[in-house]
Amino acid sequence: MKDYREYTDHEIKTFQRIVYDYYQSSGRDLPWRKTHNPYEILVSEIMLQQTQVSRVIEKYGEFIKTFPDITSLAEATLIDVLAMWQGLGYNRRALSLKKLAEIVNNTYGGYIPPHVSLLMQLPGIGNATANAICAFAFNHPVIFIETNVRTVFIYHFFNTKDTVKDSEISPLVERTLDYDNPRQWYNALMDYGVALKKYCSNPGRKSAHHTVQSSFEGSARQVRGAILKALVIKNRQSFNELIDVVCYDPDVVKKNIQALEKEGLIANKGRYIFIP
DNA sequence: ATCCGGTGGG
DNA sequence: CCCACCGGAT
Repeated sequence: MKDYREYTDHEIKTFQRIVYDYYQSSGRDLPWRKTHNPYEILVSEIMLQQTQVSRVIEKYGEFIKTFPDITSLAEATLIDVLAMWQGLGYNRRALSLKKLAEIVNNTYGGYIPPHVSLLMQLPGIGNATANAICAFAFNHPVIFIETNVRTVFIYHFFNTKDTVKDSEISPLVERTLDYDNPRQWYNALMDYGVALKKYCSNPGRKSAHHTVQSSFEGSARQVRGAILKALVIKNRQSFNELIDVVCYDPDVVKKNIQALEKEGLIANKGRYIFIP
């Protein structure tokens, strides 16, 4: 396998051409690409964590309409945010997003900080999302690796290897980056990565960071989702009411209520359980 | 039944 | 490092 320094400028240019040609002919026109508003980009990136584009598209417009800026989200109730989140999964992201809005409102005057290190200090934002925001909202030339980017680089540069670490991909991402327009380049990489997965079985599986989830059926995720969904429909419920609606083993429901309470997604006062 | 995917707590 | 967290599509 070649070191990134061994590729000629011509080879790098050819790679960029392939990616941009694909983007020009078949790039996706996504709602969050119509804006450069950092808040709107941030919301899309949180939604896109572990969640497919098709599902995010359905929810995104309505969410932005309901919470058009940081302040409106900071001032919203958690239950209104969770109601809007139904169908996206991983409800703790909604809680993080609301907390993030409060922090940005109170400590950054409502402005999303345009730096990876500051973004990563906010709840629900890790390395990938911080870099995505810098690239897509601020057009910064960050070195950014997520699943679609991995797919592209593994397919083109590591075809004969069976496991690839991000530390091996990173220098190539840096070498091939379009420094004149990082935003456009990363959009193109993502779309091309998605296309590659469709016609060869996901090259990203060869990533050292690829993981497989335990099954959803019968999992705590399923129970948590059901509890939150029931409370979004009717917010104050007794434990017994909740058992009836949720339809799982009471001990399992109780355990999950306690876990949700610990995370701050629900509260338990007197004999009632509710979203705070 | 299997696939897809970032963050953060332990 | 390892594992838990959602849900819809296929």
